[in-house]
Amino acid sequence: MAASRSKASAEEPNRRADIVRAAGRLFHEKGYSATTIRDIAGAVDMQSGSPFYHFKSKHDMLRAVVLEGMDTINTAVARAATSGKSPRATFEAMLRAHLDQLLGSAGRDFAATLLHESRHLDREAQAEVVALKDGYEAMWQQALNDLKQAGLIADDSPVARLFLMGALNWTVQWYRPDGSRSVAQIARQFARLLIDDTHRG
Amino acid sequence: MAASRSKASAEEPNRRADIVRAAGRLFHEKGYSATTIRDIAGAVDMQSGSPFYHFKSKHDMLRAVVLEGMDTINTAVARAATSGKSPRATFEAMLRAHLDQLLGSAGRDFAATLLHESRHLDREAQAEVVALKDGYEAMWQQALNDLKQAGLIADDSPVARLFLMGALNWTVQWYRPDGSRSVAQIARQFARLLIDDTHRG
DNA sequence: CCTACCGATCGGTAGG
DNA sequence: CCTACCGATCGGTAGG
Repeated sequence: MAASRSKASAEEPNRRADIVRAAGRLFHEKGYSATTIRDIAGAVDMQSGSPFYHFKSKHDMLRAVVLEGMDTINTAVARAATSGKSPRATFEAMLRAHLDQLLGSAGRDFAATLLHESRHLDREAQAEVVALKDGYEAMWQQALNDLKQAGLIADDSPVARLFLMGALNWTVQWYRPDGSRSVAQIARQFARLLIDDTHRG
Repeated sequence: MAASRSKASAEEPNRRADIVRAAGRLFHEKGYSATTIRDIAGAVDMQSGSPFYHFKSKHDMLRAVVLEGMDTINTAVARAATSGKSPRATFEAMLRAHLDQLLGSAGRDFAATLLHESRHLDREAQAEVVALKDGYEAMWQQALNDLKQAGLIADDSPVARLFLMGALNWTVQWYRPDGSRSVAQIARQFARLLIDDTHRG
């Protein structure tokens, strides 16, 4: 989907990807509406009209950022979900994968833009994102079902899933990379909050 | 703070309050940056320059909306927190109060703007909000401490509190007034997710 | 990808 | 609270 130009070799830099990355950072920092084309162009040393050589509109840039966020978090969590470990270990690996994408330097701008700026997408792109999100949430629903089956949680209802997604996604608001807690620690603590140890064994 | 004009009687409508309400709704729907002064003025049947008779800037309108949101949720939850019931009943009453403000028609525009648009405040107003929020979160921390003391939860750490606040605040993203679950039902289910019944008695 | 530019719209103000 | 307006800035485009 991102490859309209064939054979982009490694030595010639991919300006389109540069724009997506800069847009993601700015959309995250200032929000979509408060970010101007001139901000984005300046961040990649272009003139203000030049981004439109790569994207047909500002909305199209947002779409690229949001889909990138959806894709990377989806891939990371899907890998954790199919790692073939115990329900509890699988669950914790999924928590870690989700939080890594959300809070880590590699993906946080995309993920945060996905979470907070999707409403500015046009109707068509919004439907695209909703479809992907439904698949993503189904993975989590399955993980909760497995935990319940294993007797590790009492409630695997959709509300329980939304409860968890909220707790996870809200970390964006308070997590600080230079803080006292690592992402892995937070993932472990979140797992403990949901899985009551007295249920084990 | 909102009363610069004295003795606003009931029969003469308070246009300032009208503007705050309209601004709240629009900031919630479209976001602060995407909302124009002309949107707000039009929503209360004014000309585009007139809101500046009541507010010195658009940022000042945002400040009024956000402080209104902070104040109402703070008041509602504080009342629940001091109702003198058992830790568990108090906790559930606090959950209900928070969700009522967040999801109910009376306060949701203010609360949602507080949650999502506060970053657009100037530095000064932002500090104001942070101070109020610290006090608000302290109430929740106390509630968790009480639950732990009563043996109803295993973890009353700050991360547990943030976990809860995230789950609560994320309801804005998925709750639908015409959906199958009432706010009271969601509050009860959230309480059950955190308070393991096997701990009781 | 740059130059040069357009029409539209923005937050805000003077003067009443 | 309206009228009339300002300077700045916006997303986007034509033509190269």
